[in-house]
Amino acid sequence: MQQKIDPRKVRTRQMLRDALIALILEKGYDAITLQAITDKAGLRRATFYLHYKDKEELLFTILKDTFDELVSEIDKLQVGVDISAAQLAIYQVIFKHAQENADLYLSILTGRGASTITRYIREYLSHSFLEEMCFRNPDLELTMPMNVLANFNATIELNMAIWWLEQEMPYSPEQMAEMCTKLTLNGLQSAFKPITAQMPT
Amino acid sequence: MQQKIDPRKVRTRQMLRDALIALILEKGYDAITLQAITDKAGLRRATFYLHYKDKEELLFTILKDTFDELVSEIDKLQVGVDISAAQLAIYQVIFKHAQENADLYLSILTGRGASTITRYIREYLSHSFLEEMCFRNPDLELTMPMNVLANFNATIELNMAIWWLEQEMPYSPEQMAEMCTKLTLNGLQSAFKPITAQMPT
DNA sequence: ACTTTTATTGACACGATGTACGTTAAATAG
DNA sequence: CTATTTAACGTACATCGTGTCAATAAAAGT
Repeated sequence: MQQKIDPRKVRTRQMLRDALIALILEKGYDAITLQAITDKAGLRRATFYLHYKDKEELLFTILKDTFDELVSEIDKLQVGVDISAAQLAIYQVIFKHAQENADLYLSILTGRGASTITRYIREYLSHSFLEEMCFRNPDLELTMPMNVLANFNATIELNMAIWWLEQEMPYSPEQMAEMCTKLTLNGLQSAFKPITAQMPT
Repeated sequence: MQQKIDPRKVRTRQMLRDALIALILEKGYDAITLQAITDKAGLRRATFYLHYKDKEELLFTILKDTFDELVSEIDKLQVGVDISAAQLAIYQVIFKHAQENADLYLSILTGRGASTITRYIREYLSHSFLEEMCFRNPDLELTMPMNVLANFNATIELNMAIWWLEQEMPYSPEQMAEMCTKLTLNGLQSAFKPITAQMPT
């Protein structure tokens, strides 16, 4: 006997998936209860536990499949060795996909829970950056919006720090500061106008 | 009459703050209930609601004060106009502070809730990057660990997208892809060894 | 038709939330 | 010192979501 999966299992899981997606669009991820999911799917709440631990585990199976599909799409693009062109293609796939599923991702990526905390901190860092920028370099010319730069800067500061902590701090604060400075500054400089001859009065 | 605050109010709030911090270190942010906080503080649960809406609001007041202090520390450093030196100083303050409060930030930044979702996605993107990197450029020389680069790339991809969605997509996917490519690539290239003459066999 | 797997049903105990209200204690004004 | 205001206490109540269980029913595979 080959490991043929019971079609009822597949059907039930698909119903749970559909129910979760529908509810996310209806009322937002955080507000969803298991009761609501199983009601929507026309199943009992106890049934849910036969397949998933909680609504998060259900969501992860959906995300994994979605991302696997996106990756294979990107692989099919078969850009050459041009890194810049490849990166551009990847971003285009990412942002187009995000736009197409905007409601869904808004709900699961920006809801309550701990992400509210990370968002709060990121906005704080971004605001700090803007203030500092407007204070020190009020008439600097840029090739892209300053709020993009502020968020770019805040995102790296916050998330590199989170990652570093998760890895149990394998590098010293100095090493991290150096690496992040290099990575961040070479990126940020691309936002300044090439070179302007600076003349004092 | 000046707006003097009742000392009991100040004392109660301080007790709640201390209790929350202590509990975060003890059992992790997500596992904390209001009952646990007020028990620790030696107060009634109903009292909590006289001051804060929920434990998140309480945490935010603590974070705001902490960050305000950090910012004023950074302001006091008073580095010159050298952007690179200033950025280095800021990162040093950030990572040192994160290290000193590692337990606390690990708890509030990496717990369950929606942040589990963002972490999952970030790890997915990071893993994808590593696979792609090891597959296409197996013998590339780097000036810093590849996992740092992978996380840097994943962080920007994910968080720029989240921010973009939060702002109600003020730019097209193409614009975002362009800006992110510029910002990301100029940063990533700083991790490669200057220039190596490439000779085909 | 028979067997095995899976879903259904209803119920239960548990824990956390938010609120309400009368009482007690503490701080401040006069 | 006394009166008044304000905070915190003590307790209770209704609500909701969770996780689990055991007995029953249904449906697919052979």
